[in-house]
Amino acid sequence: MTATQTRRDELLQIAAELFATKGFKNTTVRDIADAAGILSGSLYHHFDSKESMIDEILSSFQEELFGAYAGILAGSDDPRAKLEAAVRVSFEAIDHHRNEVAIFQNEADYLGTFDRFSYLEERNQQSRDVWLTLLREGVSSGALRKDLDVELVYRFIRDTVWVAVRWYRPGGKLSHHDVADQYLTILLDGITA
Amino acid sequence: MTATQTRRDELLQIAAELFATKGFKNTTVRDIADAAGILSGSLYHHFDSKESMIDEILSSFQEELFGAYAGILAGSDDPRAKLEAAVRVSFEAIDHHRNEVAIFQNEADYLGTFDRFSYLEERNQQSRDVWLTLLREGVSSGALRKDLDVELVYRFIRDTVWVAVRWYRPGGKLSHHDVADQYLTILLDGITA
DNA sequence: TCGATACCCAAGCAAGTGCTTGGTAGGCTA
DNA sequence: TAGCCTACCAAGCACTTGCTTGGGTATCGA
Repeated sequence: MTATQTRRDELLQIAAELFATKGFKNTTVRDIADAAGILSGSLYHHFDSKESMIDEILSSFQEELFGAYAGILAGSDDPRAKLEAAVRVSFEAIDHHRNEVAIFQNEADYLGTFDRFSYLEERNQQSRDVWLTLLREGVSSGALRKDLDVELVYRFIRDTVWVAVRWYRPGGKLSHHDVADQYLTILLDGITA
Repeated sequence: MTATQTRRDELLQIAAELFATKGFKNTTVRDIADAAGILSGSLYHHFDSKESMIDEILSSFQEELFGAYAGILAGSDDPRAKLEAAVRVSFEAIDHHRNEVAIFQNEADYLGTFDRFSYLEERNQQSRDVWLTLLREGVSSGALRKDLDVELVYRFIRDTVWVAVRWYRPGGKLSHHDVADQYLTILLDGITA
């Protein structure tokens, strides 16, 4: 039982690595099987389809991430601290779940066109709600400038944070804490002297 | 002759639209031919291969873009104005060449692994040089904060600017001038009150 | 009028795609 | 020890992929 779970998870990790690096469509079931040291047909003992693999990878990651966001929103921090916390949680996700973040960034648009992955679009809306709430609270509390186009700032933050998955590498000279610090400095105070 | 060029360009535009939307690997030559109203085999009257199509799309775009960067670097504006100009030129490229920018963003990593597309990596280095030069000039002139990690700021700017191609739509309520203005405000002065 | 050229179709090939089938080997449990 | 479980293999099927081959037709300058 535990062995089953272990092997499944192992295969999912291998698949996630390949999906993140080469893209979903560009990764064949033979690629995954080769990396796992088995034949392609054997994958179908564990999974229904290649689609169900990426489904499982994405949905379980999303669940964890949005749990973290919900915790921040429900907390009692002041608006600015909440915004900072949301940014830090996101960079932490990039650190802990590189492949999952990369897959979501690269494939969400394409996968979203299928019924099976309609939850991706829902999650997108949910994420938008989280950030807009944080930003509006920030503005109305006086922590953020009144003249902000919160919709635009939301997109700015969302894209800037998640796109870091393209270059951030765990174990590099900058930890995800460092990156979050630097990012928040730029976002909150700008780069001018 | 002009007719040849026209038809070729037409087909390249159609291909670029599909590559940008569905991805290179995920777009078949039959997709392209269908969208053009011809059969897939007929494409090979105009092009050697599917690869050569994306090659032509990317290389001609890059040439134009880096010409613009070179002009800014060679100009006599002060450092801050140069930085702003580079940002504006980039958003203009997103407006004028949506598909090309999207393709480069999505496929550069994958394509870069092939010899034929090694120029993509060179362009990446070239772009890095441009932005780092602008940022260092900004710091040493006193326009930008001395404590900036210019390498990190470079990545932030690069990603922030180009990732806008994911949501920006020409003809929307915000022009590319508007978006550039807003981005520069955030980048230079931050979002705090 | 005639050839050159641009443009396209119909048919199909070789390689690769996701997935299925029938089977084996070893371990756990009643 | 019978019955069932997990985990895998070997072979192959139906289909899609990029690309090729051998034509055809419309246009236009000489």
